[in-house]
Amino acid sequence: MDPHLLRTFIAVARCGSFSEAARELGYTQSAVSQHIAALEGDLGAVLLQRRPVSPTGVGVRLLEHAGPLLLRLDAARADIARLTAAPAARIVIGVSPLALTPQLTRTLADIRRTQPLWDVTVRVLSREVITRQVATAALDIGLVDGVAAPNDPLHLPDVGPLTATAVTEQRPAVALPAQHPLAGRTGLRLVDLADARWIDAPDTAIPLAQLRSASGTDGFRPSLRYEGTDVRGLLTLTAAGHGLALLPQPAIEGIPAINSVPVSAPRLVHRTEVLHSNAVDGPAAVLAAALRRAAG
Amino acid sequence: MDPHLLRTFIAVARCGSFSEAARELGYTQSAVSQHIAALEGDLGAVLLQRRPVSPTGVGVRLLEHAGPLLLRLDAARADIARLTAAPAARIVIGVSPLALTPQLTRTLADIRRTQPLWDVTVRVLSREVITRQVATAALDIGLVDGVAAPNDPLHLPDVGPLTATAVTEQRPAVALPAQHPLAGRTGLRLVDLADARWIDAPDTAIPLAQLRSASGTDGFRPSLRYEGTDVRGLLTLTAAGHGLALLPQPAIEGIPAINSVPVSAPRLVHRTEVLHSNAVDGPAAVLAAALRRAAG
DNA sequence: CGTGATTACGGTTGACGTAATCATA
DNA sequence: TATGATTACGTCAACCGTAATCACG
Repeated sequence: MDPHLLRTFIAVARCGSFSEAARELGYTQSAVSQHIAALEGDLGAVLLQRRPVSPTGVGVRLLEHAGPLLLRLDAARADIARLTAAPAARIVIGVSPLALTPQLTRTLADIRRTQPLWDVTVRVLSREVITRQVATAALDIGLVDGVAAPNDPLHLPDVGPLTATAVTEQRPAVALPAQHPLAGRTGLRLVDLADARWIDAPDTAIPLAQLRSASGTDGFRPSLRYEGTDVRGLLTLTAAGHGLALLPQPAIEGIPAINSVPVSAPRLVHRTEVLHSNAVDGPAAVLAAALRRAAG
Repeated sequence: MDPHLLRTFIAVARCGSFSEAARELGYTQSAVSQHIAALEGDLGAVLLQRRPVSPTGVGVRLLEHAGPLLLRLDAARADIARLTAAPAARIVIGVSPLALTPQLTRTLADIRRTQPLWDVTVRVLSREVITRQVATAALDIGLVDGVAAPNDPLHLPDVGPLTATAVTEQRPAVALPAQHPLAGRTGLRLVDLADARWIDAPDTAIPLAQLRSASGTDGFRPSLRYEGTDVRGLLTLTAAGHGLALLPQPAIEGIPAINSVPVSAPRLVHRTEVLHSNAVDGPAAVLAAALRRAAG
């Protein structure tokens, strides 16, 4: 179970071809074949069907392990490199769409005034990508949002020892078209909306899977899938009646043709957390500390 | 960053000696020295101080990554082996002390009546050990307890794709000596007890760290640390006034000289979850399914 | 000095590439 | 028959052990 073999296995499974994977990895076709043979011999099971190439049952299971495993390995290497390398004055911040709040922009303005030499980039990405890239040092800082019970941390994939601290808490609310029968309410219970039409916008709004686990039901089935990270576009779809979405209340208010109704039960908060490595020095750490401080 | 090198590094750090680690791993002193040199060369940093041997700052950081990494690697290998191997009629169940409820014993009795040939072992262990051993197939099934918000899953360390399902929910309550000033209350807010004397019994009662995160305070400082997995002994200490402990209410009731007062805020549940591999066949899967079914 | 880490060196093993072979659409 | 996976084999590097060396207590 050498990591190299796992890497090859993943590539072959993804490409559906030994030769394609070989090209991608800079190996020969033969080497890839030997890698797979070694893995299969080691584990005592056939991992891939050939012609056409597709993972077997055991192979699928191994894939579930292999990805996170290699991610952690990369994260470890990146974390050590970060400790060793000299801190650069270049900071890349990954932000999930709903984490980009006025409060954050203010803190950012403060930093840029006091530290005009720092080269700061803000990059809007999905939650998963942010977590992965913070772990592997492709990002210096991540700002990730989600819903959770009031005193519970967000449920982020575990990719190693990262620091996560809450910086913003907002009320979660349902975005409804203004003419929706429930649009006039002052509060809504989540379970009452389990059978409504929902838009699944996992990279923009709260993923429906989170609503299912928070409400303890298996409703919230998507009527439309929305890919991308643009909040405005999502709300436009909602206004047109394509389906509801859960967002922090401030993100919904003041949008024409959209009403926001807070979720009254279960008790939930929409929270933004700073995510960064445990490194103690460098601009990234300073900025992360400032974000935490601004949160009080 | 070959896993073998990481394994050696961990052993050396733990033993505080190259030669001792070599003996433990079945290598020569020289091979261990070469392993460490290779790791240090690869990562471009000194990981260990020599004479006496102890990890450097970078080394400590690497250790934080290396343990979970190797655990996941072992878990992956064990999971595949479990898929491949023929299911045995031997089941070992790991149970954390507070997960061993009357309901569980009833389900277990049903199973043993319908399947008298199965060789079932119940082993009481700490939560961490159970999770690790279920992942690495040293246990077939784990039953782990903890507190969480009503619709939130327990926060278990991420060691790979395991199935976790709730089987029991109980009210969490504070165990108080009968003569304690608050012993007559019908409900208590957790924050009001943040400054009380608490016993930290992480393997028996709810770990104080969980109370801190659930209450959002940094109180709940231990006045006494209790190691082991015996509930009765812990309650004896509480009765004698050594400190409080949080347990599921049924576990406290009927104990002499101890009152149980439910936690009224924040809203929490004490939940037991079955933990097992995603394997679909074999006695372990059948038993896990029965446990889930009994939970309704 | 002695214990214990490092370095030098050699044998063996394993990894990858080239090229021939095999199998399937 | 052509594309693409497997097998055979040679080369080279990596790994580990033996043994000599070095360094700290």
